Amino acid sequence: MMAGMTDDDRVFKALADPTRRFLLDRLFERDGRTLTELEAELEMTRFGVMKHLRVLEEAGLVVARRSGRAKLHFLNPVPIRLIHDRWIDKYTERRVSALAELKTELEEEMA
Amino acid sequence: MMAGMTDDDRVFKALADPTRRFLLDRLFERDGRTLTELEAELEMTRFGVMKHLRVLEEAGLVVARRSGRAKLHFLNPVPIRLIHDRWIDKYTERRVSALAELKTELEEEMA
DNA sequence: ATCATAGGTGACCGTATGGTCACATGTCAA
DNA sequence: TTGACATGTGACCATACGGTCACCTATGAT
Repeated sequence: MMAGMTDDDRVFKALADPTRRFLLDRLFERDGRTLTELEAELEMTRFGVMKHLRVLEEAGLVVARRSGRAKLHFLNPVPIRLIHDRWIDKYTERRVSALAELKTELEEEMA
Repeated sequence: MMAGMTDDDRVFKALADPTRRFLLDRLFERDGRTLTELEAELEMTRFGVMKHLRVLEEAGLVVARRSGRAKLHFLNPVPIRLIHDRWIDKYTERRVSALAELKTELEEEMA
């Protein structure tokens, strides 16, 4: 556990690394994966992946549960929503989400 | 401009620093501030603040416009919404946002 | 023109961060 | 109980990042 770090500090630092975002993507696709399962999808040693999962857990973005010798990992989206609510108020939410969807659609048309 | 960095890389890295989040908070409160104005609220030299604003700009979280010798800074919330949409789908959005609001309310009661 | 104001650049330094490895613990199956 | 499997710890190294400074450019007021 790191000292002098607030909750949101941990969340944003956790999201700052592309490997950790990739892990969240995999768990968003399907929950309950083990370390070894996740490791198989990355060009990295088990130790690197383990460190990343720990950071995600300490940020509350991932919750884990043991099952025998395996450890199952689940995505917790609440901290993500809190980021949203920090800089997007109820009044602008509709307009901004429409813009975001438009951007996504345009990029899909390009590809 | 940093090499080998994707758009979302820039956004998440930009959000990873507490000073930069503080700057976004100030701009969320009131748009169109200048560098010197923002510097006055921070215990840091102008150069540090300038670097941070540059990172936010390159991430698209802040857009700036010149006005005479001043440079006005504005918050752009679209990248924030895109983060939200990446890990929270339409079906779970209602439930998650309710949980997030509950958490905020509970913390406000504590204080 | 002069001077103060507002913003900008490049180099520099200490520390935090990502990644690996040697080694260790706990669990299931035969 | 032997061995293979799944996860865990601490030390270590290279690099990225936050912050400062000496120096520079441009705009506005008098």
